[in-house]
Amino acid sequence: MSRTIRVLLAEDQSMVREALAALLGLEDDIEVVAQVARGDEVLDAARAHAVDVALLDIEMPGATGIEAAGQVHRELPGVKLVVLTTFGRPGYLRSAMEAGADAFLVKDAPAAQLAAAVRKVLAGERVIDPTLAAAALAEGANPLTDREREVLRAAADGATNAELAAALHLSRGTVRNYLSTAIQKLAVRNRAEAVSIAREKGWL
Amino acid sequence: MSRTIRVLLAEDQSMVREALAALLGLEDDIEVVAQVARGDEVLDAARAHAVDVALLDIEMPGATGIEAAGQVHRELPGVKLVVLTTFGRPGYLRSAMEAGADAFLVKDAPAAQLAAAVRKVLAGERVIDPTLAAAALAEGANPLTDREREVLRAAADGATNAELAAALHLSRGTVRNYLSTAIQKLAVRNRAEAVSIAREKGWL
DNA sequence: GGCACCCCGTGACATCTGTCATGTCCCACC
DNA sequence: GGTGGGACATGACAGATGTCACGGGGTGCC
Repeated sequence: MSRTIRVLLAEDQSMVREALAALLGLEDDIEVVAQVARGDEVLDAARAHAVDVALLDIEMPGATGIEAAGQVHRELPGVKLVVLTTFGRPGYLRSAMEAGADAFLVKDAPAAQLAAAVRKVLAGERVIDPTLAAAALAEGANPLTDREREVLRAAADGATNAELAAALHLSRGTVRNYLSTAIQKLAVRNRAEAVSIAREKGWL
Repeated sequence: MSRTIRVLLAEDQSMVREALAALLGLEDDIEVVAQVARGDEVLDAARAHAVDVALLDIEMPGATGIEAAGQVHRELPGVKLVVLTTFGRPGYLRSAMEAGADAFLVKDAPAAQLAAAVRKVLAGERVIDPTLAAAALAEGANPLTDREREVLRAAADGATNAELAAALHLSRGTVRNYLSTAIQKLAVRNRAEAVSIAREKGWL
């Protein structure tokens, strides 16, 4: 019998984080040795506590779980990465895997899968919801360029073209062109719909 | 010493729900006797399991936790109601209290407050985050009329005026007028911003 | 070197949005 | 019975938005 698995838990909502810790605490072979509430605290904590597995929520202040996964993957390649998220957005899955994640779980899944995933990634397996994987493959990659994404993201809360132009140091016309191409690529009819679709797919 | 407190847990994300159950299971005087994932299953489950306290998430399929709270409050007035939510939107707090909730907790709060709130509501106390209560009082009630809210909600994912008119059986002009008044009431400059603000305040 | 693709810009044009004035109908309240 | 307010509508108008055609510059690939 080997020693217990040392887990880091990163999730911004205290109640959920501590509840997940309680859940994992019921397992004999798993120990939650560190908890953080921000994406930009993950790397330091992972190093300081010599963790085996990092469990990362995507939606966090400071840095997203995906960004944090990338950092840990580069700096501490021995640490296994489990990305946990509310939304099963195919785009999220894709970027999580590109960032070096070993497992991708949605919070909709039964709780038992959490401990199971921790054990599996440590055994070298990859854990991905098959339905989600199929969806990610079916819809292909994010068609938007960096700039288009940036403009769309900035437009998400209702800024006008002039405000966008000022904020991004572009001309009004360029902003309109980016939004126009984004609208065409997403096959919708206006920026609001484009934001809505991009968000849903995890492309934003 | 009295018998254990019988709790119903309503939350759509299995992993979070089971984790919260694990957390409450650590308390000697609390027993989670029922779990549901949909708002429209709350009332039946509360009746069937003779629960003392119902713990309700707001964002759920079928019916929101607030709607479910209203049903339980009317049908089973003896059941105490704790509303639990991701977003500390003042508008949510207001409508939860109007629906008869005894406690309002945000998932950002420390996990210990959950069990504490369950015990307090059973003792007849009301539990509300003071900061949130102040915010709710400071910003006043939802200024939008039913129709304005309806139109704004329908416009949220980027539908055009013509589509809104068709969907809501109104004329294009009327839709524009509703959106226009909503925009003025929220003191913003376009519909997208209005959606963004209304959502943030829990008015949508 | 040619080619594709992204970045950034302009100007013209049609359409969509948001505002305003104005009106009717119905309901609630005093 | 008057007054207010919400629901619904129209028409006119300015300004914002989306499309299109057209440029230039840069990078990377064959």
